[in-house]
Amino acid sequence: MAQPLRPQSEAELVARARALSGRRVGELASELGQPCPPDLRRAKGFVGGLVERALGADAGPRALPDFSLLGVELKTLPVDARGRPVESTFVCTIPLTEVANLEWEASPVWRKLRRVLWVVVEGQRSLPPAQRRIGEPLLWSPSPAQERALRFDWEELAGLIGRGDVERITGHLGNCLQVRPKAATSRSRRRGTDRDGAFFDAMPKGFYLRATFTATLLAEHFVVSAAG
DNA sequence: GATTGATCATGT
DNA sequence: ACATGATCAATC
Repeated sequence: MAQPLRPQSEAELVARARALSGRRVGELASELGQPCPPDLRRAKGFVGGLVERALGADAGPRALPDFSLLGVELKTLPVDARGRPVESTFVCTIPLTEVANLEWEASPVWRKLRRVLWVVVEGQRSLPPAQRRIGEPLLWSPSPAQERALRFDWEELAGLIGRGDVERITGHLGNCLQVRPKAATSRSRRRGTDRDGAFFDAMPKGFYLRATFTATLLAEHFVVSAAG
C-alpha cells in the first residue's frame, strides 16, 4: 500500500476502512513496511497507529481529530470472538484544574466523541497480533440517549474533581464514562486542586469509556441475524 | 470473566 | 511534561 493521502470526505474514509475489513494486522504491517511485534506488551498502541497510517490520518500528536479535515476521531476497538469489546477505550486526559469551569459542550469528552470512526479488530490475547483480523468500521455519533448518559457522567465526575475530590474517585463511578489513572507510573504526578482550592500533586487521570458502553453502541449498529 | 489500577512506546 | 496510541496484570 502506497502512502495514503488524507481522505477528503467521510464517504471516502469509510470506503477505505471497509477495504481493510477482513485483512490481517501482519499483512497490513508489511505493506506499510513495519515489523509486527510478537505481542503488544511493549507496543500497546501498535494496532491503532497502523490503522491510522493505513487510512491517512493527518493529525499526528496535535490536539486535533485524527482526520482534521473531517473532524473525525479514529478508535480501534479490540473485540473477542463474539464481537464484544475486550477493553475499555481511552478518551482523553483530564485537565484537573480546569474541569470545574467547563460546560459539557466545551468538554474534551464531547469534543472527542462527537464523531468517531470505530474500527473493530480481533483482540484476543491468544491470537498473535499479526494474525488478528480487522473487522467492520462504524462511523458513529452519540445518539441523543447516549449523549445524555455521557453528559450525566461527565457532570458527576467533573463536579467531583472540581470540588477537590479527585483522589476519592475510583474506576467504579460512572455508568458509561469512568475515571482511571493515565500515567507512565504510579509515581507520576500533575497539578490538581484540593478541597480548599489549593494546588497539589495529584495522580494524572483520564476518562475512559466502559466496555459495556462500546458493546452497546456496536450492538445498536451491527444487527445480528438469527441465522448467524 | 469482568473490572480496576498500573503501565509501555513515541513524539513534541 | 504531557499529549498521542492503548493493553497489561492483579484483583474482584
